[in-house]
Amino acid sequence: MELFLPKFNSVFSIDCVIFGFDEGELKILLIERNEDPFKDWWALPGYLVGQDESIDNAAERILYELTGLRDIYMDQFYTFGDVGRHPQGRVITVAYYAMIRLNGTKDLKPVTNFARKAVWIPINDLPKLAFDHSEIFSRGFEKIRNKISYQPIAFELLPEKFTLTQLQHLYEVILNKKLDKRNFRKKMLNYGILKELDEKQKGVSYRAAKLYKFDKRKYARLFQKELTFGK
Amino acid sequence: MELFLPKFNSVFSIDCVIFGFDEGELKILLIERNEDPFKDWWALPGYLVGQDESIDNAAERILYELTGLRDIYMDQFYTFGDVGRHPQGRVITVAYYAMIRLNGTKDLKPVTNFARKAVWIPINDLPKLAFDHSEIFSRGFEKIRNKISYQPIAFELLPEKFTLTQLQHLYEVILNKKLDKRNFRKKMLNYGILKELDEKQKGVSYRAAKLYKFDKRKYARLFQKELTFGK
DNA sequence: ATATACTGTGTATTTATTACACTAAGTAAT
DNA sequence: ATTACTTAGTGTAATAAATACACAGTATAT
Repeated sequence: MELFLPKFNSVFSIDCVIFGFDEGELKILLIERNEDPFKDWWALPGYLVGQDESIDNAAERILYELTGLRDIYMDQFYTFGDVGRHPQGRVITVAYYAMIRLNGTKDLKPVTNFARKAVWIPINDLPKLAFDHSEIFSRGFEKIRNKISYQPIAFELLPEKFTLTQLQHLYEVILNKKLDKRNFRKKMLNYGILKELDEKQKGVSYRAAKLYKFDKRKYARLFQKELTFGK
Repeated sequence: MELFLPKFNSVFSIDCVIFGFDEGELKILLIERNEDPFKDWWALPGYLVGQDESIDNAAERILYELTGLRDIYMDQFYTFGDVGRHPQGRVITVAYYAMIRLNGTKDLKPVTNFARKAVWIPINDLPKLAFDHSEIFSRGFEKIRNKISYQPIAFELLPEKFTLTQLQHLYEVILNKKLDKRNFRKKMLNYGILKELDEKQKGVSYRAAKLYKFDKRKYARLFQKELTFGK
């Protein structure tokens, strides 16, 4: 019965909002486009999806090709489908986000020449972006701002070992407000998902703080049974 | 610069998971398809999006055409894009959900004949569905289950006037667990978004319960400043 | 009058949230 | 070695929210 139906073709894209935290600033990954439309513009890493790849795979591939970043787990957060969003016609885009630690990932090398380069840009200093990418970014930022309020996902942005003060600063940057030091520490330690290390911060010109690690197992256990209503 | 670029064409669809609450049961809207592929199958109300409509508008139009329901506010919740999900080729689908009260909406009349009929089916009694619609439903259900845990959205499902017991039953059905009567009432009344009416339930063979109304304004005020981390 | 079925209510306990300020420890400069 | 500087690290009291738990009251039906 399916044999006589016409085959459909689709053109749609993926765009990625990749957050990183560096030098006390929240940043996202941008590329400089090397092709029309919007040649020479800054844009989110994004491209058309192939006919034979799932959107999740496409997201991984595209991020890799445009930035050189591999094995980044991304979550879909919204699909943008306004009629006029793409100058070449009807192209909807599925937006993904990820939060990653960028210790070794400062040297970004696109592997296609569709992107001239890929760069971390502070979110408070974003240029005008191609297409509706500014709106996509805003929504993505909103997404992590909401999510961090009920799930301690901020660890993904930090180096493996971090101090509580660094963690707090990250929260403050994402939530855009000051937090109380004692209450913040109490709350975080109460989650029971931090491992205190026997190490201290190095290279600071003042008393070094203790380093902590994030305990993935306990985190997983905790946030399975989360989001409950209680009895 | 854009003049010389080829025009793209897209084929993609919208699917709607519309929740209703009736006779103590949570239900969703299904249609019986009258066209290939999956002719004669049960499916979520869904169809292809036109070239010249935004996806939000398409969602409204499609729901209307397939069920006769108008002016239903829906939210996008996920986009499904597995390669093999549509037998005619690559068709991704943007899924929307809504929670509605179905007092006057029991008589559903599709206005195209793509849908033979539209029917409310209890979610515990769903037939096999076309395409990947079972998965889409599951995700949609998960979505409202999560959402209700931090936002009292259940009112949208109830008649305008309802008793606290009815509200509690609805929560219990969505969350799939028993709640404590006194604690539930305390919590709901504490939100301050319920208006106690001077009316009582009618037609019951026992003491009638007070009726309540949902106060939209207070709700809006309350859930603007929600989702905060505190100081 | 009686049985039935659901309504409506309070309190004590535990847990989480908030507000708030000083001393201790290490580094750098002299 | 003293001093100045900068951040680390800590506790408590007050308030608010979540939980556990049981029974008398009221409308209806017979």
